Parts: sequence; C-alpha cells; structure tokens
Amino acid sequence: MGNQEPDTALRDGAGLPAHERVYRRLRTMVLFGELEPGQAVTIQGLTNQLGVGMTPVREALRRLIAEGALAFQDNRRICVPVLDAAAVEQLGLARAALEPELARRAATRATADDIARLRATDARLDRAIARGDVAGYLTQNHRFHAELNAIAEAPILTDMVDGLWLRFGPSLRVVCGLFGTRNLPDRHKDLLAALDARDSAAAAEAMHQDVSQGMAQIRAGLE
Amino acid sequence: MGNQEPDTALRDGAGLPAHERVYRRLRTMVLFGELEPGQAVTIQGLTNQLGVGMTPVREALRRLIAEGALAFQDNRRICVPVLDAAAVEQLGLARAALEPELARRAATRATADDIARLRATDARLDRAIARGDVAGYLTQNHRFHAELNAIAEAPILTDMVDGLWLRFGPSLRVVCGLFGTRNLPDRHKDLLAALDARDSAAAAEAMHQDVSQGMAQIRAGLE
DNA sequence: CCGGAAATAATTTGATCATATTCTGTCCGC
DNA sequence: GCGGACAGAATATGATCAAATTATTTCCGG
Repeated sequence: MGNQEPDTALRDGAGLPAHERVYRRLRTMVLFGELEPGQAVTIQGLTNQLGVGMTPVREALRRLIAEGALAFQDNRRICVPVLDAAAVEQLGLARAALEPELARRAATRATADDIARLRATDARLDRAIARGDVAGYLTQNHRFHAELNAIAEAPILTDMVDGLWLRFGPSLRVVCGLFGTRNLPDRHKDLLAALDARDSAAAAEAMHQDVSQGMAQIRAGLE
Repeated sequence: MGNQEPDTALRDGAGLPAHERVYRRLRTMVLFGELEPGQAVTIQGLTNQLGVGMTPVREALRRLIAEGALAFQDNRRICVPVLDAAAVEQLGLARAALEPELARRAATRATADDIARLRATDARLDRAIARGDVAGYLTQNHRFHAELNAIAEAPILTDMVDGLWLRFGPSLRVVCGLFGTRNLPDRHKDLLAALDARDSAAAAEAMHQDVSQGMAQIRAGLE
C-alpha cells in the first residue's frame, strides 16, 4: 500500500521547523497519556506516520529523552517510561518543592483578568469531571496549572515543572482510566480564593495540598 | 588547513555512540566554564573540530538545549546562555528546594566508605582553593556534590540538580575568574559532620547554607 | 517419531554520513 | 538609502552500515 497522507495532526504549526512540529506532537501525546507507559517508540515508525525524514524525528526524540518524557531501554530502544514507587515519590517531592513557589509568585502578580481566565478554565475542568470526560479533565487540569505558572513569570521554574508533568502524564492517564473522574483531588477553589485575596502563603499551601493529593492518587493507582 | 586529528578529548568513551561522546564532551565544557556565557556554538564548527558528522552534533546540541545548558538565539543560532538576575534567583530557589533534600537522604544512607570518599574529595577541594587553582576548585566542588547526590539514591532529583549546575556553570567560572578562589563558600565541613552523626536535618541545613552562599556569590559577581 | 534447545538466517531498527535545500544576514551597486 | 545578489549556516532527505531482535532451521535426546 502507498503511504497515506502525512497525518492531519501536523497540519497546524506551519512555518515551524519539522523537528519542532514533531516535538510538539509527541510531547502532547505523552503529556495526555496517548502513549501508555512501556510502549515502544521507533524512529522509522514515526517517519512513516508523520511523513518527515529521520533527522527531525531523531532530534525531537533526543529532546524528549533529555526531558525524561521518554527513556532508553537497556538496549538502544526508546519507550515511554514506567514509573515505580520510588520515581513517583521523587516526582512528588520535586512538585511539592517547586509548584507552591510558583503559586506564591502568581498570587503577588495575578491581575483580575488573570484570575478570571483561571476561573473559566476551572469551570471547564469541573464540567469535564462531572461529565466523566477523562481526556477533558487531563487537558483542562493541565491548562489550569500552565496558566497559573505563566502568571508567576518564572520561566526556569516553569520549565522544570513542565518536565515533571511530562514524566507522570502517561501514568496519570492510566490511573484515570482505572478510576474514572471520581475522587479526583481539586484544591483549585482554595487556590482561586487565595489569589483573590493576594494571599501568597495560602496559595502556596493550597498548591501543596493539590500536588500531594494528586501524587498520592497516582501512587495508589499503581498499587 | 587540513583537518587535524579528531580531537584527543574524544579518545576515551570508545564503543559509545558518537552523539553520546559529543554530548559528554560539550557537557563538561559547559559545566566547567570552558565556554563563556554568550559564546556562539555552530554545528559546522563542531563537526570540523570533533571530526564527526553533523547528525550526532545536532542531537547532542538538541539535548543540551533541552537541559538549558545551551540556548537558541533570536534567529536560529545557538549560544551559551547569559544569566540575568532573575535567572540566578530562580536557579537559587530550585537548588535550595532540591539539594537539601538530597543531603537529607544521603545522611540516612551514607556508609563509612561513602563519607571517607567525600572527605577525600573535600581535601582535594581545599588544596585547590589554597593553590588558587580555579579549574581544580570547579572540578572538585562538582565532584563533591555529585558523590553526595549519588549516595542519596534519587536519580530523578539528581538529574534535575545536574541540569541546574549545567545552567550556572559558565557564570560560576566567570565569577571565579574575577575573584579567584578567595571568599568561596564551603559548608562542606558542617555537612560531613552531619553525615558522621547521621543527622538528616543538620545535613539539609548545611546544604541549604552552601547553596545560598554559592548563589549569592554568583549574583554578586554579575554586579 | 516427536519436542525442545541451540544455532543460524532474515528482518527490523538505530547510527552515521554526504548532499541538497532553505533561510538569514550582509555587502555591493545604483 | 534601497534593492538584489552573495555567502554562510541551519534544516532536511535518502543512502549506507551496524546491531539486535525475531523467525527459522537443524540437531539431539527421549
């Protein structure tokens, strides 16, 4: 059979280099659990699937591996990492150390517009949970935290946190697939109240709770 | 002129893929300040200098950029990042959040052999300082922290911290070049005492001091 | 004669390179 | 000062080589 059209998912992002498009595509796939933990990823498979040469694919993979989103197998195969209890613990520690600091900063900088935007995202998040829409939950939850981190204006910390989300994304998806959208932690209401009040300490505390509960959920879901 | 022999610094690591060798070489160059902040790095320059094709060089650069060791210029040129005050502040926050935790864990796991090895490294560090040997100071100081982090057995946290060191390496070298090895902070004695006593809290506190003083030094050195 | 382990052949996949194409910034002539 | 040609550098492709996994065959013991 001939090669089908080069994957509609790359239609946007025209003008960007091919390796950047491949990177973004794979990144969202990992972040939202479209690839499951342990799944193998081959270079040639991606070149066929995405309709680009191997050099851009290679670079995108190298970048994702450096960020921990993908991992080398014992041999030289590439796959989505499988988290063990120790990994989840370390990711939780790192998140608990960094994300409250971002929330603290956001509380001192958030404008009324910023908070309104966050509240709108949180409303979409609640609707997705009520609907039992796992993909919607993952998307909107990430969006909420990403918008909050952007307000903090700390690009280095934000990049580090993004890397952490990338690492537990596939596992979070698995856990949500098991338990649905019930029992999902959500300290966003406390957080929004703290932002309204410009209360840095309360914002940091709310974020700490949100992170702790979220990681506990993942740990529990992996038995 | 013809191309000279393919760089003696790549002689070791035989058997590893070329992109891995290029990555390690560039990584140590950045980590120990052999490249100064703002310096441009070209792909073709590296292919000539290291005697490899451009694909391995491309992958190594992509990886280093993902780790923050190198950065894109406005156009698509690559250079060593120049840190501003905000960047140093965020790096300091992240280090202060993560490295004390690693010290805490190391205190609960360190064997007598581990501590002896650390003490030997610290002795070499002191000799380098007394000698005014900047390169030796940078090497042994990094080695001390790397050995300590290895004891903590937390690979994810250790990787994150390694990435942070990569970011401020070039600037630390500049500061040391300005001020020599005088006034360099060193809470390593407190740290070793805490390890001897298996005192996690004291180890974390000593590391927090070491990090804070080190980052303050860098911030001061950049005016 | 049958089943399974070891050895070997075939396919798949990763690594590297040489080359072509595109883009950016610069320099010269008008 | 402006526009177009030129040079340099990065991006992207396909071909080629090496390593590894899988499939197949062979051979031996029961």
